Amino acid sequence: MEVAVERPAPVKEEKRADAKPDMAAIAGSASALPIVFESFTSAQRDAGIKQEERKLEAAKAEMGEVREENERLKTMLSRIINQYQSLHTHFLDVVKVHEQAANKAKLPAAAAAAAVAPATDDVDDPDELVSLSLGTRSNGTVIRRKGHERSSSSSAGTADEGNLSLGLGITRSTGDDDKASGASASAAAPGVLNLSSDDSSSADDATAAKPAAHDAAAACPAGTSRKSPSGGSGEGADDEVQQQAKKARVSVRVKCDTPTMPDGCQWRKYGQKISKGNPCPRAYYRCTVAPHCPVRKQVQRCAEDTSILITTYEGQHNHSLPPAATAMASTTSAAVAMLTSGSTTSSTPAASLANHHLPLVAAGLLGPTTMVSTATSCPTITLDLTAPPAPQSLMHSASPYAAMAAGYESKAVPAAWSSGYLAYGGAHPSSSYYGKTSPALGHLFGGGGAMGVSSRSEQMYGAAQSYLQRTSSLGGGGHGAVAPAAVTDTLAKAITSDPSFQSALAAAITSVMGRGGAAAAQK
DNA sequence: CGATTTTGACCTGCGC
DNA sequence: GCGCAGGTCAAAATCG
Repeated sequence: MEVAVERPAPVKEEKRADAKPDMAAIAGSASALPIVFESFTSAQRDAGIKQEERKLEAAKAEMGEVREENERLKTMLSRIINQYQSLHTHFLDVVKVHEQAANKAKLPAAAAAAAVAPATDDVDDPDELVSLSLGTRSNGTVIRRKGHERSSSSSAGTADEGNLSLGLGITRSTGDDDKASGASASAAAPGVLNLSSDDSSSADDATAAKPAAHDAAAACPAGTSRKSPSGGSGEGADDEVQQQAKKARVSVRVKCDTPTMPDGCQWRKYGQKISKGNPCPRAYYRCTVAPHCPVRKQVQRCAEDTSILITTYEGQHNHSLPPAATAMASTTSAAVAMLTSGSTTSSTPAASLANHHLPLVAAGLLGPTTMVSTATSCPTITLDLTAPPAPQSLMHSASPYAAMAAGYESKAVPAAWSSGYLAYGGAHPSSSYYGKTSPALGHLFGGGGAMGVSSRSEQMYGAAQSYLQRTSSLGGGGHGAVAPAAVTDTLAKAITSDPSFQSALAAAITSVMGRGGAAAAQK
């Protein structure tokens, strides 16, 4: 806009400046030259002034637009803050109710646990909660057993709080809440959408834990577990934790033309394989941000639609992530939080279904194709970001999704976009355990619990900001993806001007809180 | 020259 | 026990 106004001016001036000698020659007289020249410069000055005035007007108009935009954003922010405050109040009420319910249930449960305690013969407490935390490596989103701190866990004891970590961290811990709620049926990460996928969900904790550990050791031969096949239980829980950390996966389906989805991390390809049933080879990548980072990802194009890229993340980063990577971390974190919360609190697949998806789908935060599958031994959540969610969703014609469809879909915008919403949407009602806030909820309500649920509402708005940050950072980022600043601007406007952003956010929060309250009341 | 990718070989788990 | 499939290793090739 400015360029269009500004550029013609110097060109004109140059032409006139070039014309000066010719005019002087035509004048023929040395005495006439100053007069002609003077009159010409006067005209030139007038033209210059006009140009300046035009520029000034344009600048003013632009400033006005920016000011309007700013006001709109301010208004929106204040509205969001207001809504957040009211919802936060509601949340605290729900938490109180839940605490009361939990306290009531804790007394008999604790007594029962004390009676059973001597029978716990495994390395790990069979009553331990297997909790997945992706993206929140060090912020303590999982309750740890009192007096049984597993400090050597890679996810524990690190100082860089608040760092988002792309990876799946499985931390085993014992939660009284789970005992109280009968965690038996929940340990096996029951299938959710595909209800028939899980036959083992009915297994109790003690029986489910051991096969899970076995699978973890079996299915993750790479890295340390492979090179140090001590086999014995010397390393004990830590190895188990590491191995199980690799079990849970997050699969992201994105329309993407680039070979890999630019997610902000640095990856090194270490293998490629043709898998059965898909002519497209599957590529294996390893995180190279840190020397010994265990995080891996698999990238494969969809057999049905080669424009769809399926990226599966596995493992837990042992380092802090660049800002550009945190969005994906949030996405996967939220997804795993959904998986996690379902595995720890839902007693039936139906309950899982309801708990997991209804709030999200109702809010339009998740498309109908987002699903959790434990058909294999690895609990995997698939985020299908290739199709717009429900009609009542956030993705309206002016939404970033539309922008993606308009040609920027290959810039990994879907994942980034989802990071904001899913980071919220992944907040599971059942994770309303006070102090065991789900990582996803934590991202919005206080960075995974490190800041507590009383954190500021900016983080809610930060969901959108992280998205923007993501898109902008991608612009200059690796993988050769270039996201023009105009895209960021467009998307920013689309987000901030989209009234459904607020409504969906509010609806989701209300839904999540409401369900959390209901769940608490049931207990 | 170091980092990254390619690619065939190898390892492991699982089903039969 | 055997074969298959998925996953990883590591040497060679390629790239910047």
